[in-house]
Amino acid sequence: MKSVRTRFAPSPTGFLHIGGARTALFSWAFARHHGGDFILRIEDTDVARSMLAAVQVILDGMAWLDLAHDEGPFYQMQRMDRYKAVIRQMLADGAAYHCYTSKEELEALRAEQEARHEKPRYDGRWRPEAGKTLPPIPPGAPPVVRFKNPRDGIVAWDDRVKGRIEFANAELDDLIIARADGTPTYNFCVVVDDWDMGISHVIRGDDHVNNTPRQINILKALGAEIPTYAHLSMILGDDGTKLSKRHGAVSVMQYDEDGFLPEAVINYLARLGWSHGDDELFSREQLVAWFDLDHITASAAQFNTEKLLWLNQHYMKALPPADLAARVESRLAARGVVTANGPDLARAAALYVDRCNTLKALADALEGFYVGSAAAPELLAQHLSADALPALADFVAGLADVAWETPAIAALIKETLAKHNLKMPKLAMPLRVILTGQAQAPSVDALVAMMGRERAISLLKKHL
RNA sequence: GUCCCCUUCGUCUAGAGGCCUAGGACACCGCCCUUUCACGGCGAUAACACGAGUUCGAAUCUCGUAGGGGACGCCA
Repeated sequence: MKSVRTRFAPSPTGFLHIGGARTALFSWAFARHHGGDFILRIEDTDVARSMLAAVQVILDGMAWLDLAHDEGPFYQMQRMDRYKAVIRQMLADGAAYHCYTSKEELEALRAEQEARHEKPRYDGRWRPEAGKTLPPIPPGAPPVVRFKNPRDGIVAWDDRVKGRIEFANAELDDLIIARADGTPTYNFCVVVDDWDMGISHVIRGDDHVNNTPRQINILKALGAEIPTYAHLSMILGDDGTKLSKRHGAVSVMQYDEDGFLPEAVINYLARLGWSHGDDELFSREQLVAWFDLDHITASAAQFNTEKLLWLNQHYMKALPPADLAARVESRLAARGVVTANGPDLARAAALYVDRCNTLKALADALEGFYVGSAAAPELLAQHLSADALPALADFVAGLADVAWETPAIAALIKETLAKHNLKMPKLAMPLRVILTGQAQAPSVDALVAMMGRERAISLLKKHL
């Protein structure tokens, strides 16, 4: 059996957006599943819009998601000679021809067709045909090269996602494969590349469905093998509309910024449009083991940040404490927060991970412990009543020589409460407010334990 | 306008003629746990776009209708 070779072929005109990331993920997972190769190709033939920096951004995004390619990145601009050679050959073979129609003429043609409610397309005025007289060649105007698309019959393929798709050749016009300046165009480069690189499965966005029949026809003209196609439906924003800048996190790196774990994003993206029965949580290894093209949804999927958030917290909770701490630490460090002189970060993070669904939120929650923020006076006034003060004083005194572990501290709290005949909230709430500055916090025993003996005692003494 | 594609709970989806009085997950709601807030546990509400047809039987097959999306570039 032919080896599986997939490719991800972004154009460097911006960042790696979430849809592109999923396309890359599916291509990657499919190749890995079959022990094949995953190739990265940069489609930069549009010199005006391509940016060198964008290539790095795409590479960064893929690195963050840990989607490693086996070959490439190949740059189309560096393959010009090859494309031009193929074009020369096609011209010689009569598979392509020169067209001198100007842009203005094409525009006029389009306008006419639209007025007639027809699909705008080139009318083949320069297409050589037996017994046909071509117009006189206008002077000084370099021609474009057009592919001589078959006039009759149909082009069809069995799309692995959408099933059999057929196009009548009559619907297709003779597309330009080389611009007037001689540079080849996208649809042509793709064909030559997929052919040269031995791509077995083309997995891409379904905005390319309409390009596929054209590409197949060129492939056929070249005598190349037709790869298997799988067209992925698009991803819609949270609000059901097309993904755009106003959705905020369109770049995958924005998710990093916002405190999402790459493993959560991978899991989420994998599940968006692909399924393995009822499984919701799976590792990268399981994804590779299970991934196939038979369980990809044909319909568009709406992005759901809530579910991503849930997954993210799941993966945060699953992280070893030291690992979680390391990730939060770099985030705090970026804010200029030093954690060396505060509570043990791994312990604090473990205590707070249950109430934070992003690293960013966790950093926000923990920051106060290291910058020494004081409790709001109104919260103190609300929770620290005069009748609790003696109990608090007693508790602080007891803290001096209690065994420093959560159960012992819990016992001390109960003892103090009993001695002063108070209910838990009487003591727990002021402790929370004093130690964290907030009324909502983890269990006070764990919280006190986390703070450390000296720090806890000194903080509490300030309020006696 | 033309061509192509899509249509199961609010959202992501399971489902490939009988296993479906349609399953799971997120969200929402309720209850429990509890020392606040979370976490966790349990439970509830909630969907096959519509209409024909094929069949003993259709969410699953066919056709049509409606709605949505995509493509129609010397962009990719």
